[in-house]
Amino acid sequence: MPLQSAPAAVPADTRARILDLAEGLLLERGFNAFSYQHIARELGIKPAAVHYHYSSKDDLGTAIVARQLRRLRKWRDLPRVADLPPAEQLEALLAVYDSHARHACRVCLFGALAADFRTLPAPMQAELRTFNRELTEWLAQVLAAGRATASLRFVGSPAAKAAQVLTTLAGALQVARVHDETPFQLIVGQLRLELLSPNP
Amino acid sequence: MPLQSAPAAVPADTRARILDLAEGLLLERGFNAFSYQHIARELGIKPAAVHYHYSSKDDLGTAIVARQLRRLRKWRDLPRVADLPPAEQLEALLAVYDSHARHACRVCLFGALAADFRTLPAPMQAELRTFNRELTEWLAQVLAAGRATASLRFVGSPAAKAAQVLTTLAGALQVARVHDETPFQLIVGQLRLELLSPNP
DNA sequence: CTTTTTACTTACTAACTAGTAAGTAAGTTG
DNA sequence: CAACTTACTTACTAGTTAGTAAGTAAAAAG
Repeated sequence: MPLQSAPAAVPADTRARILDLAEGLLLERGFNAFSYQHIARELGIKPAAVHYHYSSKDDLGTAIVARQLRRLRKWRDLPRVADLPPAEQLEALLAVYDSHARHACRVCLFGALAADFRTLPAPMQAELRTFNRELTEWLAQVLAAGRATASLRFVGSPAAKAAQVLTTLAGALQVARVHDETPFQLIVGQLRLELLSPNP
Repeated sequence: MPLQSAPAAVPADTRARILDLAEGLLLERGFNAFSYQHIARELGIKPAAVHYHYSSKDDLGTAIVARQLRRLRKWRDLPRVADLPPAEQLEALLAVYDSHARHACRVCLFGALAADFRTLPAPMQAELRTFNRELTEWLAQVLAAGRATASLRFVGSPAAKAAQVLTTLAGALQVARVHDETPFQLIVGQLRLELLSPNP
């Protein structure tokens, strides 16, 4: 590191720190509301250094979504998630959204990008579609298994219910941002009431 | 109109045309993805002329939300809506969202602004909160009345169910944008199935 | 010990951003 | 007919945007 001795904190991998920071800015402010300057200033480097790691904002945005997709696949296949009974798999999913709500009222990736979707670079659009499709397919399978074992209750097809639940969760995080955390808890409470209630 | 004779089409009120166009851009691209130049170019005027009508983008944005709030109140109080039985009031609401989905996959006002919410001017934030609050209160009352007359079915409090349904509808329009109209219809179909199904 | 690679900085461009000030043509009002 | 108002245009500022090209210090590789 030129012209500067290492401070107390670890400098970490700049490339990773850029990605983390950009992801945070994306989830807290939206894709068209942050710039290379924001990232550079926060990291104490120059905007050109950000271009060195991610040559364009399109690249950076695509990297964010691609990493989230990798994380989703990893999480889904984790033994401590994959081996759970369906009702607890659903609870694990709700816990992820809950942690977003508690962490600075971050919205989910989908909710952050949907409104600006048409202004996004094509590769980013493609990754986001895959992300949403895989998550929906996973939940549909969880819901189907849960209904088969009578631990989850719903009418209609698992695919439609999965799409509905995920859409509700994405929207609930947006409501939390506009108001506060309480409507989010209200909505998630309603979802639990409907899906997890004991047999009538 | 200097230097130009009126063309075949009506020039209309420029101020209203700016508001319409800005609203369209907002719902199709997001607040941080359109500029005075976009509006000016489309209307065949100069950006400064847009500033003449709406002195700042904050003003323009606030005017869009304020108008939507006025429209909501007007729609809600319309005899052909207010005098309907609850189940048909719900259908009328669904029809509004459906028309958004069919009209260039526009998202709703809430869905367009939630992600970028923190970057919005304070008056716009306030108007959007009011908009969402009034819509939720209206739906909660519709749901309560519908359950009382056994034409709508749901568990839990009307307030929680109203928040959940509106959140789902906002999210469903976003999914329509990212994929296509079919998941929107799937989700709305699921909502109808749950709320309007005949007594078991 | 020299060469190459890594991770930047400095300095720059071209385009776009919101916003302002001054001017002007046409229509309205007294 | 004169003064004023409306609805603009032209010309501008100051700041920000993504992105590039050239240079450089330090570390790694041969």
